[in-house]
Order: sequence, then structure tokens, then C-alpha cells
Amino acid sequence: MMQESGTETKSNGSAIQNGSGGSNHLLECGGLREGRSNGETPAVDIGAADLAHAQQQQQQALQVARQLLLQQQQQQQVSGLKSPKRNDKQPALQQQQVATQQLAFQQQLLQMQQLQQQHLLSLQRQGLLTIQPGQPALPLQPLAQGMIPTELQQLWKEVTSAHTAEETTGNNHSSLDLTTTCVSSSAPSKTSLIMNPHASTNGQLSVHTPKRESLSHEEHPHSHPLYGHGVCKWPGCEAVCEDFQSFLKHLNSEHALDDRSTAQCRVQMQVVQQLELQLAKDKERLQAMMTHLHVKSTEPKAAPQPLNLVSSVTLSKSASEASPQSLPHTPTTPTAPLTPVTQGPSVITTTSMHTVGPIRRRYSDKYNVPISSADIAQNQEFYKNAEVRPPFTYASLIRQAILESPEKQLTLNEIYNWFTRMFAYFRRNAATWKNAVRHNLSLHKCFVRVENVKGAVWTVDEVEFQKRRPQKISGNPSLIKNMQSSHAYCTPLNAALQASMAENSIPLYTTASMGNPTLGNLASAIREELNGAMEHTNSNESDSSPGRSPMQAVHPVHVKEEPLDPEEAEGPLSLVTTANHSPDFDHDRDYEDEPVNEDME
DNA sequence: CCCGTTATAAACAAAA
DNA sequence: GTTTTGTTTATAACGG
Repeated sequence: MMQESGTETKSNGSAIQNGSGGSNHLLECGGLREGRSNGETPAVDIGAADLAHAQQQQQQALQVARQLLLQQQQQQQVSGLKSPKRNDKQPALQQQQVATQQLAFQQQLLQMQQLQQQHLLSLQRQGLLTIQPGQPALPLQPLAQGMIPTELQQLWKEVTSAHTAEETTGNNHSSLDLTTTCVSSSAPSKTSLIMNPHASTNGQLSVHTPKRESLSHEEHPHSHPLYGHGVCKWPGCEAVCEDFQSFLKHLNSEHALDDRSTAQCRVQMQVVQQLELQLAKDKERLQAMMTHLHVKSTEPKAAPQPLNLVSSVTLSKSASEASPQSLPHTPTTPTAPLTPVTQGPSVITTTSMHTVGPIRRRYSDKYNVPISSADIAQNQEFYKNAEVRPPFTYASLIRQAILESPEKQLTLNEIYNWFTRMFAYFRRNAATWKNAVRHNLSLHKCFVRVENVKGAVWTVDEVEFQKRRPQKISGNPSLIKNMQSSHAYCTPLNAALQASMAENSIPLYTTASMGNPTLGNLASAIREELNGAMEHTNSNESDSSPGRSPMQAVHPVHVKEEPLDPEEAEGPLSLVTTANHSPDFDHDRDYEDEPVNEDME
């Protein structure tokens, strides 16, 4: 059975599967968002208990992830050793051992998945996370996506004010509420904080309810996710707190609900999402390894699209973006050939977690951020391994492919190869994107076909290419807004990001499994995101102080090199978010019934 | 609301 | 006859 399903990649054509797995539905929550328009999510009401629970889960999820990574690493090593020879002849014993280990691993993965899902769910409920169903993924997207820009801020504001009122009443502290939610932990409160779940949900908050909040802390009196080893673990903080009490004090005073905390919280969400993405990737690898060991036998080829087969399908764009939640792939995605793939096993499903795939739809171009070729190159590593939909337009990618070639010219097939080589995302749904590539080549004047001895090659007319790009970024206002605020705290955030990674022991990735491009990419992605946003709104980069941390990479600032230069402004790429992505899905196809069109030209 | 850009789908035609 | 390569047309989603 494992045939991997890979075969079906090609199907794409029609909307076949639609519903596909139901799993996603949970999360997607029905389109949660989309957005802006109605920001109201279905407000579910969640109790504080839920929140606390969710938070705990999040933590657990992280821990589990950590463990998984470690194990995975070990496993990889193991399998790596054997794989070479594996072939048919391999001693059954070895295989069994491996299999056993993998099984255990799978179980863990499952567990983790569940945790993640729950976590996501809770976040969604809280309104902190928006999920978009189909999002494609971008490196950032995932990140961004998760955040809700304006709404979040507003909420906070509301919360704040509300809470003020409450304070009068007596207890609760708002500040923590959100924070907690975001970050995860529950707030300690002896004092009484409460978390109010609702606040987030819609715009209205209902503030608290004392009862439940206590759960978490009470249960774990001194264990606070934000406190450890006598130090405040708030991202970027590290303030020393002698005891838990002082820590609480510190938390309330230094990390109250304000723009900074909001921004940091956002970043933390991104971090979590990113980690989840990574985890998904590794899971995918594991799956491929397993497939290879068990089924294998196919040919060695796997090269280009090895992993995909298995999970790929599911993944589609979203991997990253979707990250955590995204899983939900939109139900819509009819197009995506999802196929049943995911068969049951958890492992596979894992991938599905994030994924989704709706192929179509733009991943939100909405937040387009100008990206230059340099940017593309920068995140190369990332896209090579992550099945994230690159935030670049086809035209930009095609151009990049051609320009990277020595002769500055490529045949169609070479362009295809470049796509698959450089982007994991394009290892699947070939029919779809290849068609898009051809379409772009023909459509845009900037691509010139040159007859050659042995066929034809495509070249780029830079002048033409630059001509068309008026569009510039345009970011989602809300996002931008948020970003702005984040921007101010950029530095600390970076540090936070790093710290977080380290803290979660993700170092694994960096060194071992992932090769670390991840961090860097993430950073740059964020940077770009910020940049784009900033650039758009106001160009005050002043604040962007040169950060300090190693993560500087994240810093916006220079990246934008010549804002004016059209080149850079590539277009829409949405690094960010994608948040939206509405559910549009497919109704498109229905039009067949009657051709009505005239609105367009 | 109109326009321009991009993404998808698809129908076709011409070459391989 | 099938596949690949190119062109085109139609839609839809967005953002300005």
C-alpha cells in the first residue's frame, strides 16, 4: 500500500477530491478568518480551563517535538547507515529493528500531532491564530499567517481597557491573559489573573471568569513556562528573579500587555509555527525513510521528488504556512489532488497537518513583499527542503531560473528542472505549476523565446520584466501595522527567536538535521516581512536599530536596498502571510454552466 | 467600481 | 498516436 500515492500527483486536473480528509476541518475552522472582513470567528467560548490546557499542551508539544527531533536524529543516523544497503537483501533483523523504532517514533509523532492540533484549536478559538485554510506556505507565511494583525491588536486594546475596569473590581490582570495565551503559559497568578478566553474570540471580550484560570497555576505552583532557573524566560528577557514571587512581579510589570509584549507574543507564535514546520519536514523525511526501507525497491531515483510522494500530497503549500494549524487545508481545495493519500497512519498524516494544499489560489498575494533575486537565493535552502509554497510569482521564479543559468537561457524543461530542484513545493502537482510556467512564459513579454539549434530556449528581457512591476508590495494593512509594531522590537524579537529555538533545544535542527538554514531563512524571512511592511507604510527605519543579536539577519533595514529599483520589487510574493486565503476555493469551476463573462474585459 | 496583475484551468495547435 | 511545448482564453482574487 504504500505505493505512495505518489502517483497521483498528476491528477490534478479536476477537482477531485474535495473534501478529502476530514481532519482538517477541525482546524480550519471554517474559514476562520479570512479575515479581515469579519473578524469574528466563531466564537467559541472557551473557558479559562481550556486555555490553560491549551497552553500546557503547547508546551508539551514543544517538548515532544524536541524529543522527537532527537530521536529522529538518532534514527536517521541509524537508518542512514543501513539504508545504503538495504535493498532487498537486508537482513530482516535489521529491518525489524528499524521498524520497531520507527513505530515507536510514529506513535510519538501521533501524540505530538494531536497535541499540536489541540493547541492550534485552542489558539484559534482564542482568536489568536487565524488559520487559513489553504495557505500556501511560505516561510513566513506561516508565521505571519498565524498572527492576526489588527484584530489582535484591537483585541488587546479592548482587553486592556476592559481590564482596567476589571482591575478595579479586583483582580485579574489582563496583561497576562493575552500573553499567556500567546505564549503559552499560564500565568501565575496568585493574584488572580485570569485569562479570558473570550477576549480574543471576537472582538468582544468577556472578561474573565475567575474560576478557571487558576487551574494551571495552582497545579503547578512554581512551574511557569516563563520562569526557569531563576530567570524570566520571556523571550528576550532573561531577567533574574530570585524567586517565583519576584518573577511574577516582574512578569506583571515588565511584560504587561502592551505593544511590545504583543509583538513578542507574535514572534513567539511564529517561532512555534516555524518549529512545527520543521517538525513536519522531519516527519516527512522519516516517512520517506520508512518508505524507502520497507517498500523501497523502486528505483533509486527518488532524487527529485522523493519524499513527496508520500506525504507530499498533502503538504502542498502550506506546509509552512500552515504550519500548525494550517492544517486545515481548506476543504476547498478541490483541485489539489490530494488523494487519499494520507492514509491512515499517523505518520503520514502528519504531513497533512500542515498542509493543505490547495493549490490554487494565490497564496495571498496580499501581503506581497518585494523580494529580489537575492532574496530568492537567500532562502533557497529553505525552499529546497520545505514544501512551502514560495512567495514569489511564477514570473519571478522563471526569471530567476533563467538568470542563474550560465547562458542566461533555458529550455522549458530546464526551467522545470530548476523549479523542482530549488523548491520542494514544486515537486508535486507538476501538471499544475508546469502549466502555469508555460502560461507565464507565453503571457509575459519579458520572456523571450529564442530558437536554437536544438530547439528553443527562453531568455529574459530585463527591460520588459522591470516594466511590469508597478505593483509593489502591498501589504495587508493590518499586517503591516502589526509588523510595524513588531518592528520596533525587532531586535529583542530576534533574540527571542533564537532563544526560543535554543531553549527548545532545537539546536538539533540547526546542526544536525536541518542544516541550519532554517534559522537563517526564517530570520531573513521575518526580516523581509518586516521590511516589506515597513517599507510600505512608512519608511521609518530608524527604529530599526541595528540589532544586536546574531539574529540580526532578521533585521529589516537594508534589505530593501533600492526601494525604487523596480527590480527588486518583484512582486507579489507574499512572504508573509497569506493569511488569508480564503476559502474561495472552488466554486470556480462551476462556471461552466454558463459562461457569463463580460465583466472583464 | 474599474483596472491591472497574478494564479489556475483548460482548450488547442504545432512539434517532437 | 502520445507527449511536450506554446498560445490563448476564461475566471477568480486582490489591491490600487
